[in-house]
Amino acid sequence: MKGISMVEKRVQKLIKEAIESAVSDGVLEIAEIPEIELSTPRIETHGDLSTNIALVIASVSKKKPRDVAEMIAERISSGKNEIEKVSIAGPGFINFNIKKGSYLEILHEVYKRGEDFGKTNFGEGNKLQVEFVSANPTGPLHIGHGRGAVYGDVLSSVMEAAGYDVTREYYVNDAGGQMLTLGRSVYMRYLELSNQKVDYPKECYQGDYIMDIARELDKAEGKKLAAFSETEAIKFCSEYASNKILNQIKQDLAETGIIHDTYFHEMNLHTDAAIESSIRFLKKKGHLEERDGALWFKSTEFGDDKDRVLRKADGALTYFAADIAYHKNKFDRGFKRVIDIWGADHGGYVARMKAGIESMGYDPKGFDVVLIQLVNLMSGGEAVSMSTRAATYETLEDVRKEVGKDACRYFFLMRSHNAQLDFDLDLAKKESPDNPVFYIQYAHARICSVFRKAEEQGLILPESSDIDINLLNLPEEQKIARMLSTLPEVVDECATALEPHKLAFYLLELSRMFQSYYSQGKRDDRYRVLGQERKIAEAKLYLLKNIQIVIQNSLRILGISAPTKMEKEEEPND
RNA sequence: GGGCCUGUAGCUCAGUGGAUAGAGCAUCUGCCUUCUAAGCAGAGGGCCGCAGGUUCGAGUCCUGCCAGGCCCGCCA
Repeated sequence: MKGISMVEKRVQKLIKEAIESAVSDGVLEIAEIPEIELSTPRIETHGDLSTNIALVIASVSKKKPRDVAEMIAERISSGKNEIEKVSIAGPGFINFNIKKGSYLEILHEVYKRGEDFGKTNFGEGNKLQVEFVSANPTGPLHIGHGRGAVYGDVLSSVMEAAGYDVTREYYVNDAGGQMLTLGRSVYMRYLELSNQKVDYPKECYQGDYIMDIARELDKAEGKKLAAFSETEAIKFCSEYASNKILNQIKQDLAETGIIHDTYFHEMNLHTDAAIESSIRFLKKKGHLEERDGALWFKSTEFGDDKDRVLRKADGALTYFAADIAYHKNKFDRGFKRVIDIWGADHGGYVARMKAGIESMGYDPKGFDVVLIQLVNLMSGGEAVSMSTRAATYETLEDVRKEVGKDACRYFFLMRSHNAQLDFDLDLAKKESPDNPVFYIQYAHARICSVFRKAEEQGLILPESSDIDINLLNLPEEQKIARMLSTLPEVVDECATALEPHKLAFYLLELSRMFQSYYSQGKRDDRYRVLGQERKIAEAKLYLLKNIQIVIQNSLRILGISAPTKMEKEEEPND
């Protein structure tokens, strides 16, 4: 299941054979061999790898854990394979010391696969749709949308790396009441511009952008608008404004590095009668009921807390009615899995959506909703206010322009999506190692710098078959090689848990390992890449090349750039 | 009142049921003639919210409390 390194696979096989041999020797009786889990002990004296298999077997076979461990351990040969030493410790753990150099073999695989290293077959090529952002085109994206947007984009990339065929979709709510409110808002501002006294309604959108659109509209289409009736004018304003805003949103997303494959317009569900057709289907199945003049979907039959209205007493369809038709449409398009990314404030909506999907005859197991928790912008150690009412909220655009695209993306991935995020604007802007984005990019730039220096000295990385990896005999080199080997595992973990932040943490940790390794060259010549015997220098360059590949691959998934050089700004002297 | 999320070092946070709970920041102590000191090494700092339970083993799983956030409309 989990992608594990070649070394671990072989150790696993040896353990399995030892257990089988114990069974055939008649000293152990078990129905079937449980999954053999290998873990990395935290403490170095416990070896490189450890398994709890003896503890697991002991609990089902009514034997003492240490006796079971003994039986297994004595049947595992060491010396001829990658195992240096087998030992038993604690309540019955079997610990393995791996031969120096075994982990270095991964370097050839990383190098050979290059950009593809880290990709796995976890998703088996299945079609997956990730729907995210889907903000109504009634105003600019705010910072909360930004978090969902970056999360959705990186999750999509992670799922692609994990072997899914991913479609990124944006659902545009361009039908219904909000669009009329938008149209009315713009129309009111337009009237103000033509010196008409208007009492701007408080349910209308308050942001300055409405006035900007009205001004633009007045200039371009003012004459046309004056001839319309109010109803016509509002409709016209609504369409004009929503197109305008949607284009701004698209541009905003593009500048944040996010491109959706498809935009699905709610309007289509109305025009091609998909909603009516879903309602007919549900009615035939007996899931609907007329009550108080409205049409209700009996979602409680599918585990929801209460029934939900599909058509209001005034005859208008609810957004939920459209959502049912929309999700049916998703599965009809052949997606095996559908993941919706919503703000945490929509949490109460999950049960009814699952009910809707199930009632339409689809398996809700193929459907996941990920709720993204709130973002608090922090500046100078204090929260920046984000009230929509007062229209002082921070937009995604403002934040991205302030801290840059790369920092903006990384900071949204610094926490698990189901925990609230304090976005530290000061830290995100800082060009210093406290800033994890800077630190990671600096690690990458440093590697590039070493390669530039090497080239100046006439040292160029030879074919990988000419590299003697066994010259990498420093403990840190083994550790780094081992860390590199786990990228595919990390990708699978992210994909399983739908938690791309694990990759962000992995990348930071790898960067730290490299920076530490690199810096030891200041004190200890064995750690320097250049100025070594040629063969040793080449081996070390090869290691660096591999680190560079893994950093680049990780950054690519995160959608963050990998600069080859960090330009230092001159510090002003005071 | 009900649902979802969160609670781990002074701060911000990691932590697939495993052994002695980790990192960064902050604090203190060291390290630049040599591949970028925009860096590194080291030290101190913990009833893992509280109380029970399951387990050979719980920060992790279950139950109940406590505290904070979000939600509970024929709004989206």
